[in-house]
Amino acid sequence: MVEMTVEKEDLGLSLSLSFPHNPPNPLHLNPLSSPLKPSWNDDPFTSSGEAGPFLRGIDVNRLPSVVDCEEEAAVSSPNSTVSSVSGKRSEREANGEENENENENEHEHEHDTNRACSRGISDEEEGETSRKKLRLSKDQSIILEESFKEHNTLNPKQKLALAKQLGLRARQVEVWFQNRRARTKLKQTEVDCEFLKRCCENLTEENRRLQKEVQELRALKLSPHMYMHMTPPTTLTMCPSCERVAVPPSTVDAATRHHHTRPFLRCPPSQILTSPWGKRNP
DNA sequence: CGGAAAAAAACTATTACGTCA
DNA sequence: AATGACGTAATAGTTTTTTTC
Repeated sequence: MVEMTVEKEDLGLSLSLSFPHNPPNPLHLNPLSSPLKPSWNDDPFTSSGEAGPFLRGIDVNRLPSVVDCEEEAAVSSPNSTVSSVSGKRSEREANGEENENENENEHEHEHDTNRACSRGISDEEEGETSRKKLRLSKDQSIILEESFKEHNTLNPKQKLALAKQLGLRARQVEVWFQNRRARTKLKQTEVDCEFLKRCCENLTEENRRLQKEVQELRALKLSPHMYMHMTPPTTLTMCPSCERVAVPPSTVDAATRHHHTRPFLRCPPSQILTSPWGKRNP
């Protein structure tokens, strides 16, 4: 049995701060977290016919007979023995979209047999409560990735179409998309953390620099003789009322000015420009 | 319409399997 | 051959969104 795995990079999991494809959303760090659902009116799976350009020799883990029965029992819990007994999901999947489960019991034995065969295990060894994991083939992963790139969620129709195309159960496609969204979100969180860390470091450094500058200015203030003969700092001046360092008005946006001239110093502009959040609502 | 309840969908945490070094 | 790390399919429970009345 040939097992193929896809490298992480191939799965498009590399994220960046610049978000070239996703303009910053004021409310959501991650486009995936948007409550707005994608509109999938055009169905790439149903319209493009049975087998897409990638579909060839799809599932190395399954026997062809499984694919046939998928068309009838397209959707079900992979482990119906367990999930049909407990769990809200099973309850809701017993109705509506995935009500093909009526056929599940008829095919369950076949599924288990095929899964077991794929691992070289007999039916006797296949415990009732054990869950046997299917490794998706490279082609399946590629097609799923392509689909995910287009839309990171699937409506039931598309789910079924994709499942049929891949020779998988709709539930498996659904799970794959769920896990894929989770991976993307995790990756994005890591990127966000890295950004915040860098921002914090920059602020710390700037704070240290400014503290030092304040000390120097105070020292100058204490020696008026020196002070009188010094040219003022080229970029910074001390506010006489609050004794804070101020920036000349010409370099500061009016909205961000202190009550005199000093801006509220935050991350350097370069950092702000590369922020994954862009402008955020209060 | 507006709101409550139910259903559906999506998310999260966790487990367990397969693979590889 | 045994084992631990890692990636990920799968499960269960929770939260959010949509639909229905």
